[in-house]
Amino acid sequence: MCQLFPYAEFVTRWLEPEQQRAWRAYVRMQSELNAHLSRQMSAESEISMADFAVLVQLTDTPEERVRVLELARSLNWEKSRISHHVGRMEKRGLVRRESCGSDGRGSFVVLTDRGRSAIEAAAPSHAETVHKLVFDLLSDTEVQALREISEKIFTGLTTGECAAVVARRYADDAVEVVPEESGCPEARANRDGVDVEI
Amino acid sequence: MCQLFPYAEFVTRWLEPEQQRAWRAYVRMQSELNAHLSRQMSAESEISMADFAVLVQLTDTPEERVRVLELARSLNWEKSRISHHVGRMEKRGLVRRESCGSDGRGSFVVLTDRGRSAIEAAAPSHAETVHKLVFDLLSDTEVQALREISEKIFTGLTTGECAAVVARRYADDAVEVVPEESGCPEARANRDGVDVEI
DNA sequence: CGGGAATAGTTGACACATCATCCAGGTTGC
DNA sequence: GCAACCTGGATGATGTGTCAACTATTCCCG
Repeated sequence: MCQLFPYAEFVTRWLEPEQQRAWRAYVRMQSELNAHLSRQMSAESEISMADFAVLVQLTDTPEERVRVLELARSLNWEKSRISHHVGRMEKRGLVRRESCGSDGRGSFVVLTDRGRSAIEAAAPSHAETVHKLVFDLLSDTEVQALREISEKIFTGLTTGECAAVVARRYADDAVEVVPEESGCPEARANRDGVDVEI
Repeated sequence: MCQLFPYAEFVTRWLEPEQQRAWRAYVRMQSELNAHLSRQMSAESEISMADFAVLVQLTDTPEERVRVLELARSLNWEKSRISHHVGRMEKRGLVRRESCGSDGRGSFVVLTDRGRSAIEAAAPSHAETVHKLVFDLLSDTEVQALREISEKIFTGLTTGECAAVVARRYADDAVEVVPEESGCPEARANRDGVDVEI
């Protein structure tokens, strides 16, 4: 928005050749890597990547129980996605819901024994796969570069005008989020893995 | 496989702290970036990222028609995914199927006028978004690093034992793919964009 | 206290991806 | 020339993600 040069909105900025090569390489890599990780996870365990992500959040917590909205926020999923997914996981016995005493609306998602053994079974080979597909191929410098690039892009996504779009995902209806510059990135608690080191 | 030290398969290689930070940053960035790009595409045009990918392949071709399996290969999609997706796109008038004279089994996917105008309408703002979310934030060095890292990982995915898993996706049933070292990465034709520069 | 607004979560409809299966049209070998 | 096989593609069932309502509770403010 707020363009100094009004035509700027109408002149298309195509990608430079070097950018285009980088972009195509990234897009392709990322889609294949995702596919591979999902496939490996499904093949070598009874859970999917999505299940894994949920279970990691649960094992990250001492009490092994997390509020639904807390899950949604830390995974950056829509709350309805969580709800559906937890429903399916519950059917398979990986988690269980418990009502929240202090807040009648809320509910907890609780790790079951089956859930714990499922993630403990899945995590090692997943970690090994990440090593084989990523870190075995990259130098320390490249690992650092990957992190810096990822952080820059991610920060851009959660700042300024982009943040408004992200915020929509947790609201029930389109709350007019004023793009206030004083975004609060510190709200993202940095939780460290306890049991499962991924 | 072929481990020098037999225990290596059973000792879990967890991620080093530095690797873990990089990995979490990457995973998060990539998922948010995908979400953002899809969201922007749906919001500012009548097509999705998947539609866009298909249409790009069609506009990349002089005759604006591509065989279904060719589409599947260049997008790295399953053939049934293409089939379903083309069916939906056909319903919306973005593409049309045509039978292939030379091979009675085959069929072409053909770009319609509606499809062409849809992608022409979507591409500029998509390119602008990619600029804003990615390239405006990265230095030339970082862009180059992103490409090199992506290429390394992607190459790893299409080589050796991983290639077998990929190959499965195009076969009707699990053809026993011998992990021959003489993989043929040159089979991936490098098609350049003509009309749509993404 | 009472009523509107915000919050936590669920639900249903739909779009999409995957898998297994099927089928029609080619290809090969004899 | 025909039987076995292979290939290109379609189809249906199922699991998953998104969006738009909807319900139930809590918060806030008079």
